[in-house]
Amino acid sequence: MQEGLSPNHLKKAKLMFFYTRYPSSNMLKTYFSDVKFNRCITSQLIKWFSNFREFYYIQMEKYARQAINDGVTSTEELSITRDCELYRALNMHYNKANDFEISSELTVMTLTKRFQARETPR
DNA sequence: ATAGGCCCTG
DNA sequence: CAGGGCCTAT
Repeated sequence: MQEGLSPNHLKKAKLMFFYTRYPSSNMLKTYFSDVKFNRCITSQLIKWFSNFREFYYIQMEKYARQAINDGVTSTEELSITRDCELYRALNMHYNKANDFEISSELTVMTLTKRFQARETPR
């Protein structure tokens, strides 16, 4: 049981972001079972995910604007691969040490799905 | 009154 | 990422 959040906890949280963008405080308490929770720790973790989302959406929007400038008119025309800028930016930020192995199929599907969800929210 | 979100800053 | 303001829902 540690007092505060360590750099490893941050790394862990970033990897967790691949799975949930809005973890509940109970999920966090379960996932970070080695942390002694209190009001500050909880809100700090919640804040981390808020920051993760902001970075994530900034990258998505940058990618979307670039796609529009490139003449893309539908999501079907988008290709999100391991070597595209969006993938590299997200992987660099959330999976710097490549702790998480991502199959190309899973990557394309996950990112495309999220992209479409973001572009057509309602 | 507290928690959790978003936005904007530094 | 952390801080702080502001808003909503509980």
